[in-house]
Formats: sequence, structure tokens, C-alpha cells
Amino acid sequence: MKKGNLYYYFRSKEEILFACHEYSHDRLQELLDQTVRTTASAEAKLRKLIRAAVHVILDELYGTALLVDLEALTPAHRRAVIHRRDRFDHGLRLILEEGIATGAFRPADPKLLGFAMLGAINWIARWFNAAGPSTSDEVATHFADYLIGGLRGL
Amino acid sequence: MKKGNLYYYFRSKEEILFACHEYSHDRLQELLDQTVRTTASAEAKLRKLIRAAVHVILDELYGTALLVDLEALTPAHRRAVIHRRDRFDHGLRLILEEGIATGAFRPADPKLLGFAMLGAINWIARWFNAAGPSTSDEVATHFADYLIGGLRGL
Amino acid sequence: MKKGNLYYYFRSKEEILFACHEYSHDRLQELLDQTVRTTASAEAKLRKLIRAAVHVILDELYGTALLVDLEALTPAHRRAVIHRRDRFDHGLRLILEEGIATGAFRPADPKLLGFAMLGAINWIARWFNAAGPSTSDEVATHFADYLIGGLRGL
Amino acid sequence: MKKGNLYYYFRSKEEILFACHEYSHDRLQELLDQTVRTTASAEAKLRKLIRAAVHVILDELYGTALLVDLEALTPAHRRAVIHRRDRFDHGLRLILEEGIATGAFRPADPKLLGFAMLGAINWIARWFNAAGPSTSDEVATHFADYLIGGLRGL
DNA sequence: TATGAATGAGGGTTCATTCAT
DNA sequence: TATGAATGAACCCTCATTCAT
Repeated sequence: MKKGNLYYYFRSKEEILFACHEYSHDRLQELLDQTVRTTASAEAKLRKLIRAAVHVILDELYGTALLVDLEALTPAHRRAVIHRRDRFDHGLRLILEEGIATGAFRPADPKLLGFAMLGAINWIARWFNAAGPSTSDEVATHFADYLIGGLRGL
Repeated sequence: MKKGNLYYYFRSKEEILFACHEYSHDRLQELLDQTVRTTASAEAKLRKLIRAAVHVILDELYGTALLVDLEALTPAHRRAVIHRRDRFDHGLRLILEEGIATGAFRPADPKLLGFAMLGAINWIARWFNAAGPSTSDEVATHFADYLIGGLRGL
Repeated sequence: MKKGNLYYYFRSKEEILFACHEYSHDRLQELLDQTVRTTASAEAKLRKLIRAAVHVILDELYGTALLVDLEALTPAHRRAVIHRRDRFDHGLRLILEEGIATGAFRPADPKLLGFAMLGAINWIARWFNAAGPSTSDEVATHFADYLIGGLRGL
Repeated sequence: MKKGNLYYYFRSKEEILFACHEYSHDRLQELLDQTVRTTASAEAKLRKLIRAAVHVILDELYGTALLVDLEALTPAHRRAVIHRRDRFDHGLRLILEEGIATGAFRPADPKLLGFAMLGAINWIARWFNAAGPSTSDEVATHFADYLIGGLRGL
């Protein structure tokens, strides 16, 4: 199986990038959708989502395609990716608003938070893959602790 | 000044990457060093560092070189970059330990936190540059709030 | 029936090209041979040949293979194609000489004329297929008129 | 000077094809324009044009680009090539109509004649280049004789 | 005999780098 | 020191051909 064989299924590198994004995004989005519908607490939902994001980015083959560079895509695909991200942000917003309503969370911008989350995980993944300090589950737990609980002492 | 002219100053693209990392890292490291030495609270120090990191990555020309891909470097430069990162982590650790000692922070892994910070800011920067929602100072403030205070409601 | 399946019948693309040339050439040559043997006038024979060439090139599936590029063939096949063309030229020469003998034609080089004929028809065919101005019979009639009568006014 | 250097001046192979067509077409068109304006007889004008076409296609570097395949071009370039061909046909029509008016020529379709002319010359050129029987001027003279005088005996 | 997937070679294109000026 | 042109390697992609089924 050589690299060129991909062109049996895709018309260009750009389409490959787009398909990789779709693949990874869909796995994450699906879990987000399922999670939103559960009766768990907002914090539990968010932890679950973070765990999923860490898993997709660290362990799945095309996980880093979640952070595809928009500049590398055609306008049509660019719009599609932005649309996907909006959907993701929408689900995240639902969780945040639920947490805010119950007093579990304080107000937060889902867009900024979503980007920070994926960007952080992606960069951690590179270091992780290079230096391999622990399992992706440990990373996810720590990361969720920081994001939800912050650094502030108790 | 055309691209090829850089080869009067650098021997290869790899050297340019390395120099860009050095340039941006040094500006951030210098501020970290200064900050560590001040008498401000650990939280104030960390906020200052975050603000600086956001500024360097979002506003400075070679800011994203902070996240240079180790695979793209020669072994010697790779080691140098790792060494720089270790120095950065060391400074960050000092701040964290100080905060932990005073009870302001709870225990945290500076390595993970440092990577999360830079990765998050870098990805926010791309979205920021594309969609430009606010100033880099606003981004820094929100981001610092999340990192230090977390999402947990009060 | 997919393209790759052709390799059950042919050993290479080059053989396919050669076979296509053979196929189209043989249809034209056969008609030329028959025509030469008839008792029609030289002009009628030439008109018939032109009509056949137009038909083969415009309407038959492999017609344009008549103009196969010698460079694309193996030396052996190249020689075979040249030999076929010589045979074609020979038939054409017979018609021309007959016309010259009866005073119907003036002296002409069959080689040059044969190439001009096929080249002209082939290029007309492309334009014809793209812009579709009339039927192949009309094209043949006009073309024969030009070739035989020339442009000179009466 | 390697092939890839062309991409310093052109953005794609398609642009190269288009530019080659433009180059060769312009040289032929210019001569056509000049010729139309002279006071020579229609036949002399046509002979001059044929001689020029033979020269461009046989002797000039990109001459065969006159017969560029429209399918290989972008829609915009395709339209431009069609437009150029229309201009050529227009000039040819002027010559033909002049000859028809003076009784030198009988009615003829400039479109068909133009295509026949270029296609014939192009195919002759391949044979010519392969077998090299005579100079391009001799070819031009014979070809003009056939086109204008036809084969009909006197 | 036919099909879909695989392969290697080669054409098209970019990019890092160098050279001549 | 700067520029435009040149080069070779590498990447993207296609195409002729083969293989497994």
C-alpha cells in the first residue's frame, strides 16, 4: 500500500485533509452529541468530552486533522470545516450553559474554550508522542482537572 | 529583501527555524526570568507570563516558532530546543511551587501545563487571525482566568 | 469491460495503438484496393477514397489512429506502419497516375497528397466533433471539391 | 535550463500550452493581417499565407501549438483560442471573398479551409520531420498548388 | 473473462538552495 | 548586500501495467 494509492479514493491532497478532518471530527462530535443528551452533571459531561478529545487526538490515526489549517482547504471545504466547528461549539455551549445554570460553572466563552482545549491537547500530543510520559487517560485526567478546577488552591 | 537572501545569514531552513525559535523563546524566557525574581504573588506572576506568551504568539512575527516541530530539526538543535523548554519549565515550576507553598495553587505538573498553555494559545492564535474576535489582551485575560480559576463556579 | 482488461488481449499500450492503426488502416486500405480495381474515372475513385477517409476518421472509433505518432511505436511496429502507409500511397499513386494519363489530373506527389489528406481530415474532425457544423458526408464533399477542383474560379 | 524552470514564468502546463499557441498564432496572424492589406491578388495573398503557415508549423519551435487541443485548456483559455481562430478565419475569409469577387476563386468555406490547411500542414510536418524529404519552401509551394489549383488537369 | 485494488515509473509542480550578476 | 534565474530533490498526482479474486 503506497501513498499514491490514496488517489484511488481521493482526488487531491486537499480532499484527503478534509476527509481526515471529517473522520476525526465525526467521532468526537458523535460522542459530544451523545454526552449532551445524558443526565450526567455538566462537569461529568465536560470531563467525558475532554477524555474523548484527548483520546482522538493522541490515539487515533487522523486525530490531529481536527486542527487542519483552513488555508490549506478549498473555500467549499473551508466552509464545511467551519460549519463542523460551529456544531462542536454549539454542543460545548450547551454543556457550559447547563453548568452555568446549575452553578457548577461560571460564565465562559465556548469558542475560546473549544479552541484552547483542542490546541492544548494537540500540542501535548506531540510532546507526548516524542517523550511518552504517561497514558492518554492520565493526560486527559490532569488536563480536565486543570480546565475545570483551575490552578487555584482549595 | 527576498527569501533567498536569508541564505547570507543562515545555512539552511532548519537554521532559520531554530533561530526563530530562539528569538521568540528568548523574549518569553527573559520575561519569565524577570517575573520569577519579582515579589508579586504567584498568581500575578503566572498571569504576567500568560499575557506575555499570548502576546508573543499572537503579535510577534516569529511567535509560532515557539511550537517548532522537533522532527524538523537536527539532533543538535533538537537538543538545544529541548534544553530551552526545560529552562522554561523550570521557571514555570518555580512559580507553581511558590503558589503551592502559599496555598494559592494546588499541585500541578509544570511540563504538562506549559505545553497546554503554548498549544492552546497557538491554536487560538490561528482562529484569532482568521476570525479576529478581540484583542490579544482580551484573549490573554480570558485564557488566564480559565487556567488559573478553572471553570468551576464560585 | 474496464480499461485494464485490454491487457488480456494486448501486451502494452503500444500494441493497442498499433492494433488501432491496423484496424482503421485496413478498412481504408480495403476500400482503396477495391476502388482501384473498378472501372470508374480517376476523379470518381479519388472522391470515393476521400469520402471513405472522412468517414473512417470522423465516424469510426479508432479512426484517428490512422495518424498514430511513429515515435510512440517500437521500431518493428514503426516499420510496419510505414509499410502500411507505403501501400496506401501506392494505391493512391495508381489513381493519380490513371488520372494524369487521361488528362483528368495534373502531376502530383501521392505521398504529400496522402499526408495532407489525412492530416486535414483529422484536424477537421476535432473541430467537427467540438463544434459539429454538419454531417461527415457534407464535410467529405466539400473537402473533395477543394482537393480536386482547388480554389481556382472557373 | 531544466523543464521545471518554466514554472518560473508560467503557472501550469496549461498556461504553457496556451502561451505557445499565442506565440505561434500571433506570428501567423500578423502576417495574415499585413497580407490582407496589400494590393496583391487574392491568389498571391493566399499563397503567401500558406507559405507562412508552413514555415511556422514546420520551422518554428512552437508551431504545432497552433493545433492545440481545446480539451486541454481551461474554459477561459479555450474561449481565447477560439477567438483567435475566429480572427484567423476572418482574415482568411477576406482573402477568399476578394478572390471570389474578382472571379479568381470559387465560393469556399473559410472555416473548413483554414482547418484543412493547418491540419494538413501539421501532419505533413511530422512526416517531414521524420523523413525530411525537402525544404519547407518546397512543401509550401506544392501544398499551395494543390489547394489553389486542385488536382484537376488543365 | 472481468473487476477492484496495488504497484512503479514518470510527468507536473513546488520548494530549498545556489549561482551569476 | 540584493536580485533574478537556475538547479536538484522531493512532493503531488496520473497512468500503464499487474495481481488477486
